[in-house]
Amino acid sequence: MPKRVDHRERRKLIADALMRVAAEHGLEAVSLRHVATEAGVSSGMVQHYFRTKDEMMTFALSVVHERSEARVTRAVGALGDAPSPRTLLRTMLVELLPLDESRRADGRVALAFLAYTAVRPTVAAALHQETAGLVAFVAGQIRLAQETGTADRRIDPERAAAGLLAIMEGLGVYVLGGHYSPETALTALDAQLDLVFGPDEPGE
Amino acid sequence: MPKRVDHRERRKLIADALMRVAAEHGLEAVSLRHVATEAGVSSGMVQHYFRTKDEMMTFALSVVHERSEARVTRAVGALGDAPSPRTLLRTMLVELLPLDESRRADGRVALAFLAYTAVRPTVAAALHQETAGLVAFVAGQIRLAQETGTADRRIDPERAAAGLLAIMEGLGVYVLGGHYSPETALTALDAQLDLVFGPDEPGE
DNA sequence: CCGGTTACGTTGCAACTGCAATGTAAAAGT
DNA sequence: ACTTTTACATTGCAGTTGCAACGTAACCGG
Repeated sequence: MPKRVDHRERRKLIADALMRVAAEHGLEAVSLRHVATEAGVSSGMVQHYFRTKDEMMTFALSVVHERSEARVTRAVGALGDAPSPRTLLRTMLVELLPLDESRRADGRVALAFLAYTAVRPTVAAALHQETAGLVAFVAGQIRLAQETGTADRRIDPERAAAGLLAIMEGLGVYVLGGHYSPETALTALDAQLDLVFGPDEPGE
Repeated sequence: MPKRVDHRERRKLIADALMRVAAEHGLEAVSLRHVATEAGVSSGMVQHYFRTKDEMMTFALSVVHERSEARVTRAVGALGDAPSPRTLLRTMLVELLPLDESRRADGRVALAFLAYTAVRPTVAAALHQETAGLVAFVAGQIRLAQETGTADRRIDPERAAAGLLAIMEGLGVYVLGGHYSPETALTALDAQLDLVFGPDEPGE
């Protein structure tokens, strides 16, 4: 075994550069050479770690999701032991909104990939499970809140969960596009939580 | 004045071709030549009607919006004289959802443009007004429903409107990505309308 | 010390890109 | 009839693209 290098680390280095390029100029500006120079390496090296551009894109897409997942688990973990379902969901959804510059950058990349995968159905397949898992989790939290009497029992948890995630996504898109201000998005999100859980409970 | 041609018509012809290309292969596949062959014309003609690619893109973007606007006004117009705010809003939002193939194609293009404009803030400026107008309209309908007692008065119309539009956008994105089925999106939308207007009233 | 494997860097190429330039045909004004 | 303006089509060009090919240097088991 000659010249041992951490393969995953290099790939992440390159993927990070890709995301920087994509966040600033859009996915269509992502080329092997452009990413390479942004990463400060030769384009040959990029080719060494990704045999094709599509392989690189797919990997970068997975990194985007790992990142936001890590963000969410960290924020939720900081909540303490047994947060209320509403607090937990709010924390989670807020963390997925592009409210500061770092999350805006990630969001731009995610949005670009969204459009990208919409045309390449094979790449999108992996995401379906993820979304389905998210919906199930949110629905579970809503159901939990219903059982403990902190949410309206007439609401169907699955539909409310699908709606909550959709509203988060839509708010994110509008914030990225500059149509909504971060404040508008936050109040809209809280209004939605009010609708599901009833008003009153402290937000954060 | 020699050889009179309907300028706008030609431009729309080209823009239609652009949208077909974008819907099938994504915006990054849109090039002068590609659009030209799709439209069945020479690339020189495309250049004649759009001096720059960006001009072509901007025009296509405006066509996308005109199209969906026309779709909405047609559907709403078919409702008859004085539809209830809920029926009106539902009709409008449903029309903006990518539920059939033709709307899916439009939606893919719109999504691509969303990512496109997120990196080119100058192009997005025009859209802000449009969204703001939409929010105001929806809020007005909600307020109207509140006054006639067909909607919960404790709800803030502006926030509910922002939420309603965001959920529509999010549902659209998820349906396009294949994460939600059209049925899921529809029931989620109706659930949301239930939350705002209260249950019971006939859906359509 | 040596063959082999890995990790790159460099070069090259065919295809494509946006766009400018040039050419041509036709219709309208004079 | 002649000029001008419009409506295209063709060609060309410099730059960029993804990718293959080749070269080389380092490292390691033998």
